[in-house]
Amino acid sequence: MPPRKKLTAAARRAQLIEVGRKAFAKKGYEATSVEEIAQRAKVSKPIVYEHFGGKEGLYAVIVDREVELVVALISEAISSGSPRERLEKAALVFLTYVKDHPDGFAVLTHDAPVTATRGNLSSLLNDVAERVGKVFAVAFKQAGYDARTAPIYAHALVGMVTFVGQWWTDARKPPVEKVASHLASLAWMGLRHLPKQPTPITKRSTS
Amino acid sequence: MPPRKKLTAAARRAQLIEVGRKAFAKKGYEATSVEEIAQRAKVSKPIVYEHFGGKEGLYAVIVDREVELVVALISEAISSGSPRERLEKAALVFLTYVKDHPDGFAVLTHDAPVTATRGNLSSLLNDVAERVGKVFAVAFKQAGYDARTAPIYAHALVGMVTFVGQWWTDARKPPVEKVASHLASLAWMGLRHLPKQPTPITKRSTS
DNA sequence: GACGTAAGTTACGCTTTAGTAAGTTACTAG
DNA sequence: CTAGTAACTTACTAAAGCGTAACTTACGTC
Repeated sequence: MPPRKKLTAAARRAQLIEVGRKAFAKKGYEATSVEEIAQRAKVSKPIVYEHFGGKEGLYAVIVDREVELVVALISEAISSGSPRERLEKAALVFLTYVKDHPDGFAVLTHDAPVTATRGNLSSLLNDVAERVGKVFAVAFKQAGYDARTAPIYAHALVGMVTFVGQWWTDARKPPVEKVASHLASLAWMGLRHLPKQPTPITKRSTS
Repeated sequence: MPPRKKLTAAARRAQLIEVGRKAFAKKGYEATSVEEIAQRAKVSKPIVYEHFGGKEGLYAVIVDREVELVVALISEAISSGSPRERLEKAALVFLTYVKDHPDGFAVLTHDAPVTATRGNLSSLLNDVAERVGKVFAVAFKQAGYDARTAPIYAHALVGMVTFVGQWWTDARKPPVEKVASHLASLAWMGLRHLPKQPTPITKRSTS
């Protein structure tokens, strides 16, 4: 079979999503043109419109997929275990996501179209932080702390992980497990009582 | 004197910077048009070009001012005191900045123009984190910790403060001093050893 | 009150880009 | 081989937006 010239609708759709993700990841929504995406997919512009109705349609699909993915990963990670385990697993899972899906992550960090009400990384993380905050509020109340301060800690933790993830994107620094472990140590023990060698939640063969 | 129709060059320039900051804060660089800015300033488009040479010129001036301001504030905050005091002061100063200059902060959070090499909030914060990381590396070495892990902690702390700042923008939650104090507590003691009532670095008359 | 100049406007050219209408090509089933 | 159709292209419209050339108006000054 000589190289195909026409793809099935499903295959083309999938390809456009991939290409679009790369493009939006690089320049953000506004600075990326439909023409550009079409060219990279070696296809003409109307194809994009046939599949997604327009620029925002494609963007929406791409962002939605990433959001669903991240939410699923985080939800799974914090579904069980001790508080500390949950935090470490969440950090691990998020960092792994950033590592394995750099384009998707980049798309989320860029500005969303002005018309969109949601879809930013900020809004996603705020949702996560809010959920964590509610859990904290309960725990704080039981322990005799001021429950109104819970959101501060929740957002601090989410911000911590996120920003490390962003930094971690650029340069291939230490392995994810180590980083996640350090983050968990910081959150749990503070700088004052850092262990010399943080104990990873998952034992690895790396010494 | 009846209401003026013409402003001096300096006054108009200042006004355009203010108006531009608000506009860029709302929709980001790409989605904001020069026409729009001119209209809001009740002036015609060429005025903007006279003063700043173009859209990017105006944007560059606005961002530069904000970056300089933040850098100056943070530098001052971490110039002296114990490590913990420095962290708390830095958090306090940053949160205060976010509170007092919401538009400037918003501009920094949006995407920079594609042509720009720097000017993002990310790059600014990465610089800060890198500086902190170097200080940490020295301290880690002295204390017998792995100095290569220092950047993790540095970035974690910066991310912590930043994300809380972002969250704090929307809703007027607890006073800055409290928030900064909680952040410092978290960083120093960890969730495991949180004090019931964090002691603010600056004694206030509030209770 | 005339006049020089800083400040400002109108009206345009040109490029980019979102979106569409109408026609064309490659694959596939009989 | 032939037809039907799903996939695709060419060629366009309309609008938005950056930037500029040429002209006008208000203000201070003698």
